[in-house]
Amino acid sequence: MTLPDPSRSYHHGHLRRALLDAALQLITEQGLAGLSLRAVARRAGVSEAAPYHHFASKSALVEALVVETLQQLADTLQEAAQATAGTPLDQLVATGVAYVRFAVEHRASFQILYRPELRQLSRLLPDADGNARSPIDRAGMAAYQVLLDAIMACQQAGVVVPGDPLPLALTAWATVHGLAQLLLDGVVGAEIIPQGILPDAPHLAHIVTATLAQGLIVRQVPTN
Amino acid sequence: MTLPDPSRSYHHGHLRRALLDAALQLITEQGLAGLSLRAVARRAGVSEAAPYHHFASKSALVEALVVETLQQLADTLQEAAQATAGTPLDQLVATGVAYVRFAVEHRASFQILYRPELRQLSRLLPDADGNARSPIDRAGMAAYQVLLDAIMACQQAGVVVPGDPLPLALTAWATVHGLAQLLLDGVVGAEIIPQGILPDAPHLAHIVTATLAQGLIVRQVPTN
DNA sequence: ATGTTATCTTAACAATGTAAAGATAACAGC
DNA sequence: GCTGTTATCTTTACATTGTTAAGATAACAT
Repeated sequence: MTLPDPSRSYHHGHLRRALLDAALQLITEQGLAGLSLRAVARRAGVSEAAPYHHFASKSALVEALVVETLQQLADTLQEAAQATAGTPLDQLVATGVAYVRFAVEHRASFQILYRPELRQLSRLLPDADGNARSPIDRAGMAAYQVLLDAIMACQQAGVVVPGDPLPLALTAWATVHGLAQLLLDGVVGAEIIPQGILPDAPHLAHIVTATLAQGLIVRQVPTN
Repeated sequence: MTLPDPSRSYHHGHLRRALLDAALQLITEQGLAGLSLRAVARRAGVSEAAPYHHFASKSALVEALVVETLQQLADTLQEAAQATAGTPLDQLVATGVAYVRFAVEHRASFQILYRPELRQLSRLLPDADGNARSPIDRAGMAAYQVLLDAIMACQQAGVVVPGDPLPLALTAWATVHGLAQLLLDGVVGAEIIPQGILPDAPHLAHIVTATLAQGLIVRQVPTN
């Protein structure tokens, strides 16, 4: 956080950081389509070709933002899981709610996370057991691991069905991710939301995660 | 399907249709980022400004594609629900699986459905009870209605928990939509998928919808 | 002080979305 | 059949974009 002299000319001092920040600002203000590398440079008060000394391309800048955001997301999920006093199930729900909250509260950053057309060489080494994946993949796995851990903790506590946790984790992730996408894309309007419920993201996230936990079908009393 | 003379010059005859088709082709081949209105025009064998006599802008062309695709999606879901012999729950599952299948089989069309940055004035009349929404919203509601009907049928058959169906529908939609997005964006790689399961979309969709139906938590035998 | 390197600027290129103006065909009414 | 009107398409042009190449300026090591 120690900034080199900010009012200097020619040598900006911390241009890379400034470009990342300016890019996020622009996405926030004008949406993803309004992100132009030249505008980023202008906002940073620098020539329009200057970014190329810090990022190989516009995609590279976006990728750097994606990695940062994924780390932020993993931290947020981790905090939500740990800071919640309660049963492991409460912590699992808190993790899911935190995912949706993160999406709506960091709208701009979240929107770029899963847009493969904005990246270039993600998943370039196809892993093949010995993992040497892209930074994006690694950061994404860290966030996913938090969810997986929360589910396995529930299983060990006996409150979530036993067995392979991966189908459960995939379902849970898909659910909160889908809700986040629907909210961000403005698809979920008043018509689709339960009566009397505002399109309040955390509230909706609670409803959806609770529904997922309970399941859709009626419980059969086992005839033993 | 009666085409005007296709080899004529100057007056294309069915340029609007040809532009829509060419756009879909381009998205299929080069991804969403590779969609340029000029390339669309070139592929249709027409001058680069010709599209503007059929679409007010690039966004308008994409919006037209979105409406078409949503209608196709609604038809597909409807068919899946009706063509499935079995319990209402089977039909509900089939609807969910069909959603994911549609996404991966119509990759190009599906990808543009929920990208607000590619449209311009969706949700321009905010409904306010008397519904006068955009064509996109109307087409989207039709698809959503299929899911909602399937859930309500299950409720009437007593196999799905009673009460307001909207939370259930929202959860189900979020789940299949999230899975579809994760699959299309290439996020769901081998690591995240249950052991021994190929990233086969319908298979994954079955697993996820079954998990959603059953719920995550263990069933408590009521102590009566 | 000097050479090297990192950083930034200027200038240029091709491609894009879009608008304005003109050309050509189809088609109406006479 | 001829003529005016309209729909369709082309040509031309402009501003903006991503990106590269060449040069300018500062920082820094020796």
